[in-house]
Amino acid sequence: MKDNVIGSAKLIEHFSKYIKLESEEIEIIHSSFSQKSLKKKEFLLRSNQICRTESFIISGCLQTYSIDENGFEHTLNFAIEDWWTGDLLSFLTDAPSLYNIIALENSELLQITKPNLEKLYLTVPKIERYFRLLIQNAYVTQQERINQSLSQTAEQRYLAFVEKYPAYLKRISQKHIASYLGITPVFLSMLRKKISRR
Amino acid sequence: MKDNVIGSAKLIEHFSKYIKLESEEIEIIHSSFSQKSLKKKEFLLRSNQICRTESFIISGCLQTYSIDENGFEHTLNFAIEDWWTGDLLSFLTDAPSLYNIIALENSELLQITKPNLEKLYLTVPKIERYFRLLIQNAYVTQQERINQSLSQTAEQRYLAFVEKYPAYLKRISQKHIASYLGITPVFLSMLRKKISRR
DNA sequence: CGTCTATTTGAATGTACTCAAAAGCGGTGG
DNA sequence: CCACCGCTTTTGAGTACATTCAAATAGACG
Repeated sequence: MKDNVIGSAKLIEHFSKYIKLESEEIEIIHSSFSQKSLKKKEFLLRSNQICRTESFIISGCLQTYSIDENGFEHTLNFAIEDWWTGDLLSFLTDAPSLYNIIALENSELLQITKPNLEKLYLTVPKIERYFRLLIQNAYVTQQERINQSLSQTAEQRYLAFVEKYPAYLKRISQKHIASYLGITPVFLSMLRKKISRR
Repeated sequence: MKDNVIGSAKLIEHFSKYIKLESEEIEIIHSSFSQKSLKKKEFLLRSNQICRTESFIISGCLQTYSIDENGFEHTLNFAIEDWWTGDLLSFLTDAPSLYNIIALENSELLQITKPNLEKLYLTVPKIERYFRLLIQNAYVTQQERINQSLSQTAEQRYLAFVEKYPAYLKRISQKHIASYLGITPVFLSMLRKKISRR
């Protein structure tokens, strides 16, 4: 299908930013993934389910969040096109997930199961390098976020978010951004008012 | 030297938890690292320096922390024997580090430079897998921490810390633990009092 | 349009912080 | 080995940042 071809192209393009692939390898990769569509508000994963796939996002936007004992939502991350989503812990250990993953927009994904990924590591060992580099970057980004949550006020964190993810501002509601920053939507609204008065 | 042999053995043992190594490969790994000793309160890295090595800890305990604009310290992580330390972002990009790494105890390290690590990826490709698995675990741990900082109170986070890292409690001062949890030492003291009254 | 959800605004509240001082503990030198 | 000094921890009182609750307004979607 047209979408599939386009989608796979994006995926291969992404791999190619990190490693050089032969056309044979591209074929193998191609055949390791399957495509999935999600409409806005559909769930990719619900808590207590086991995350059976990692998903590359061709288009759309997804949110990973947890729900605390009082029923409040907390956003672990947003993911948009050319990035990955999934619960890595659950995926790796087959443990029930603590998280929900929901589509904030209609989304197109390319998914790979653990057996297929393990096969892929064996048949195309370069993939090992791709994922190492990918997760290194993700690790560094997370560390930066931890540092900010330890050392900055809510206002500074919001301004840093605006700076770092201007694209998200247009696509994601304040309520969700607040839950990413670790504050209430009410308080974010107050901060924005305060900031705009300057 | 005796220490070097013992230390290398620990390192190889650690690799072997993730990958199978031939004696030839062990030799190559061995020759890629150099040993370093730090006395308590010595710095492995200071902010604005470039982190030139990643360090495997044979013995001891180190703390990675940042200093905010008001001069307060914030702990990104503690690292003890059989784990790694270093500033990955600075190491990968040659950017000046935002962080300080200090020995909280006398420590013995095995260090590898970026050129040596890159050589090692080529000569012993399995190492790629080792570091992928290692950083996957680190990523998952960090994600858990982010989730806790978003969804739990300081008291819950402290109790979770006690639960998860009982060994650290005996080795690390409350002041440092507070800076890891994102609270002041004064407030941690109050929490402990409150908890002990139950 | 009408309904539902998100955002804004205001007032009261609580969690965690600051400042200050005392008590405890650990390392060092005489 | 003890005494002292400096740093950590405790305790208390006042404060500030962020929350909760409530209600009004704005915006999105069928």
